[in-house]
Amino acid sequence: MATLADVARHAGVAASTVSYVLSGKRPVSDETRERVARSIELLGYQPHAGARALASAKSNVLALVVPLGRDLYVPVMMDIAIAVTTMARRFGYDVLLLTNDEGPAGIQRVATSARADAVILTDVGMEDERIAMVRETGIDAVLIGVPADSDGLNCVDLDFARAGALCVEHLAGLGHREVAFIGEAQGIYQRHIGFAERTLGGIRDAAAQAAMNLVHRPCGASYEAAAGVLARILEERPRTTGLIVQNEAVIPSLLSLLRTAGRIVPEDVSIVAVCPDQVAQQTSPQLSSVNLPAAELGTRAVELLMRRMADGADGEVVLIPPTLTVRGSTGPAAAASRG
Amino acid sequence: MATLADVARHAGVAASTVSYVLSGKRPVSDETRERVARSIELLGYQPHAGARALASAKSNVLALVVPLGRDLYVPVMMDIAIAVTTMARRFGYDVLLLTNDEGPAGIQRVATSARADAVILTDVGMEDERIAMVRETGIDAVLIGVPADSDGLNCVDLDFARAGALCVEHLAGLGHREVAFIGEAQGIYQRHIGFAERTLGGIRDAAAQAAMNLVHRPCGASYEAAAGVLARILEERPRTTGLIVQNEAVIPSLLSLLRTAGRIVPEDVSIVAVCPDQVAQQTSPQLSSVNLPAAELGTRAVELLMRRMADGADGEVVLIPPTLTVRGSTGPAAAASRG
DNA sequence: TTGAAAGCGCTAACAG
DNA sequence: CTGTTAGCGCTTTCAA
Repeated sequence: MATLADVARHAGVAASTVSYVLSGKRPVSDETRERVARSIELLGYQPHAGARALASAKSNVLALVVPLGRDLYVPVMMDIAIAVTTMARRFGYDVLLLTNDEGPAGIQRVATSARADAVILTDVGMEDERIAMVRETGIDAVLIGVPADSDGLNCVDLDFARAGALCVEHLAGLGHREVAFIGEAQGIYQRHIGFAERTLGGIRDAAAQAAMNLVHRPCGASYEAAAGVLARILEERPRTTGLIVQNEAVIPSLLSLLRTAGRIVPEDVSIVAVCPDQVAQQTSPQLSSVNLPAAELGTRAVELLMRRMADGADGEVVLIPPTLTVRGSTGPAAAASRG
Repeated sequence: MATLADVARHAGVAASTVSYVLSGKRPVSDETRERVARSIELLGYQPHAGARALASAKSNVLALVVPLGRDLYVPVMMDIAIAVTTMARRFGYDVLLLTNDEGPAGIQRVATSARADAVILTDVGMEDERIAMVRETGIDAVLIGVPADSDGLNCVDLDFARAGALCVEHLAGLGHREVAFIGEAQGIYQRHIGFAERTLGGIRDAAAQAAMNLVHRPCGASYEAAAGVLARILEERPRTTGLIVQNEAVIPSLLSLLRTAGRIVPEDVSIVAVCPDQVAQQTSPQLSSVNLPAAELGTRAVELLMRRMADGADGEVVLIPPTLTVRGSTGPAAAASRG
């Protein structure tokens, strides 16, 4: 590969001049710049990433830490990863993929080896052990999710509490008084993952406010799990007319089960989900839902990170306001009572 | 951060000695090694990745190129990414995530900037334009998928032709003579993605062999698409008793539709899928299926890559033999005919 | 078995 | 506006 020195020689200028036309960090005459540009083009020159990282003390890489398990909704993770990568490129950054089995040590490794300039954490728990490592190493970081103590941290997330409340308010407005919340798998709550706890909190508060009877049922991804949970709900609380669902994996099973049970949606039972719009639009009937804007989370995380690296300001929590779209899966509770 | 020089000073040895205890590339006395190790530990020393890359001309990074779209089954991609990352770490490599919107240019960029030592390509088409770039830059590469001309290339894939054949043979063995293949979205075939074409080929050949009547119907991911495709199959070929499905996203919809239509699985219609075991086990009834071993693909790709980087040998195509697991979704065709 | 020293390719003062 | 030069932290000859 051609080096910067090759380019300098070819263009008849000093190495620093080439460096400066590349970085724009000091003025270069149009003529010189053009000549250098031509040489770069001609020689197919690309700066050596390692050399640059060494000399500038900046790797232009950011690390994205993703969970391994399958208990988090995978397409959301993937969308976040793609969005982060795409947006990072716009700022000249590459993205290093870190799995969570390295744990906090992975963060330490990339931080102290200068492999990455910053990290983006996903799957953030209320008490997340990785945060201590972020603080210790002092590496720039953005969390997708909000821990219990977000002091001084940069966080981006959907306002899940509000999202939950929106679901409740929507159902309450339609006259539903007996509602079940089919949530994420038990493991998610046990790990105190922020979004799950916050959604639950938002739902509970809003339900209390609306004098609505609410039960929360965690639910695994399998058809059997869904069947079990639904059966139990219908048995223990036969007057249930509203379902809030936050486990995207379970949606198809749920719809199928209701159909089999002869419960028509939304005449007999209304469903409102917290999931990506794309998922809500793929079912029949399409689901009334609060959108989970996965790509936006990734995009905003990178934007926030770049802003912070530039201004070095203190932590900031960006909560994206949720929006509920009414589709075909919710209707007045009156209809159900009439039956 | 502590540098190698700091460690050397602290241990009272030359910098080179520290380097050599780290790399093991030349013998170091036990005593010296211990002393250096202690200093490393004490100072929390981590080699600077950029400096190392510069001096050694090796980045210890490999790039993973993933598609952006949602037309490929996302959980499979994610499993591959996780497996690649996990296995790469075992060899001391980090993984850079590249999205396909940079196209071949992305490969060129990481290759010529020495950001990565090798690339792993996914979503490989029969005529994949990225291959030319791999050849041009001479970067080490492994493809997950097999292009039409795999000459000199390292490829890892499930033997999809055989996988398709297995499905046909299973159904044929049960007496099914009228079978429909519900495949990937049209776009996948238009892009000539290898695995889709090979599965189709394997199915067609085996069907001809078995004197089976076969239709191929590409199918999008939405419920409506599934409904349309299924309705058309049942209308045009009412005697259809067997379904082969290769679009995992459509499976829940399909099962739901059949249930609604009063067609019992497997009494009225048998279904065999090509999908991850986990998906097949999550439905009711569980699906007879050929496993799509996503994680294994990733693992094997890294292993093959490491072997190649070590021995520099020529291209090799690793085809993983498929296995079919009989579950509850397939039964004798006789039952259907009786109806 | 170890040390000294010359780069790897680039950036960023410092000079002019 | 441009050139000179001193590193960045590591690997790897070359010497001992």
